[in-house]
Amino acid sequence: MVSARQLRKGLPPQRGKDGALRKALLKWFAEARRPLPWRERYDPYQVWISEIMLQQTQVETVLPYFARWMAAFPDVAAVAGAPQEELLKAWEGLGYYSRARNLGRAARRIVTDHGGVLPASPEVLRSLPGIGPYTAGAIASIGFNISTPAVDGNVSRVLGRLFALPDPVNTPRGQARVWEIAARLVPVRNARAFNEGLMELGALVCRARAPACNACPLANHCAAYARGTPEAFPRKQPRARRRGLRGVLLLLGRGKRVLLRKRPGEGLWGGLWEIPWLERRRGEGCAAALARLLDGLELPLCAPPRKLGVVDHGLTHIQMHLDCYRAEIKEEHSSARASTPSGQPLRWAAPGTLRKLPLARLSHKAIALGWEPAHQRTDPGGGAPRRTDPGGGPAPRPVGKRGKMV
DNA sequence: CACACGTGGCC
DNA sequence: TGGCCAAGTGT
Repeated sequence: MVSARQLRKGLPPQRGKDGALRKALLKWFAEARRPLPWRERYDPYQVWISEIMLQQTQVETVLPYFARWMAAFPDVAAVAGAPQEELLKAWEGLGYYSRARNLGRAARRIVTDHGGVLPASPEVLRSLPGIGPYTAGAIASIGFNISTPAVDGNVSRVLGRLFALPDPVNTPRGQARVWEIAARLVPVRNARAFNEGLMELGALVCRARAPACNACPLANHCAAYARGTPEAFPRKQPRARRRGLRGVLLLLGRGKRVLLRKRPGEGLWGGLWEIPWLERRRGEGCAAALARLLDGLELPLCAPPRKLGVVDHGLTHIQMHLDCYRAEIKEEHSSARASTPSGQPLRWAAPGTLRKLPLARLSHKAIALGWEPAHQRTDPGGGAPRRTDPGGGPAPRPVGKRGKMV
């Protein structure tokens, strides 16, 4: 983390054009500022949680999660004392679950190393898990009004346009340019309003698509606008195409319960529970993959699995396509086995339990496809799949709204 | 440094 | 409708 002062060293003093730009932005923000919950008191703890939730996530999505989080974990100590599974449950559906795991780790470090109080220094903040250059700058400036830059996607876009930056902003070189400018611009006394204003402008006016240049307080400062091609900026390098993944998923029922498998603590959906699934190997058919999946679970079936349908699930880097099956095992075969041979915990979850455990969206989609016991299904032959998800519990959004269910 | 890491909305 | 976007971090 480089301080604003260090970045500013050797650069011209802040006045002239930069001063006019600052003034125009602050004036606009004072009027256009949305009344968001974490802006009511600028409590550093609330700012921290909001900033983590807002990483790669839009404000509208965050709002309900933020409210529930504050009700469940009102302060740092509450986060530090909560089991990881509770943190993940509160995070369920937000994605990028390492954020929730890191919140727990960081909270415990704040308690042990910082007396339970969030540090104000960007450098110290930066050393906490889950807090990178942006979030450190954001908490220091928004939470404590310390004069330090905070460059997120909005700021990159706004500054990329204002200065018609030639380097792609999603490259290290382009990012360095944006940080330099942000450090030069951030005012000594109004860092909070300035940084928030830059982001607010990016969110409301200087949008990625269809920027509202006619309503922009900085239009007469904007190089991209002057060129008449605001949407040509910021320059960006195309991102890698995501790979496809084909696999099979098995809803294994035993009476009213369904089999869940716990994911490893790191990586994709780390620490969450899921309906067991498997990526197919090259040339491997669904039946063979299913057999391999069952092999790993070591459970005897009553009857061969029935096809339920298909779940498509897109991630940033993977497009998943899973053929979903359902099978039952004998009620008396309680199978005390608590983990797969590879060591992943297993459990038979009744609907009430399912509601309390953190599950990835993918598993909720699969459950929606065929949770009910076969004899209760209206069309066992395979008509329109059911979309009910009795185990979904307080999942904030209904599952499968847009997902292809068949 | 390039890539892993979720999810929902938009056209 | 596939691709892109949204208040990034860790490795």
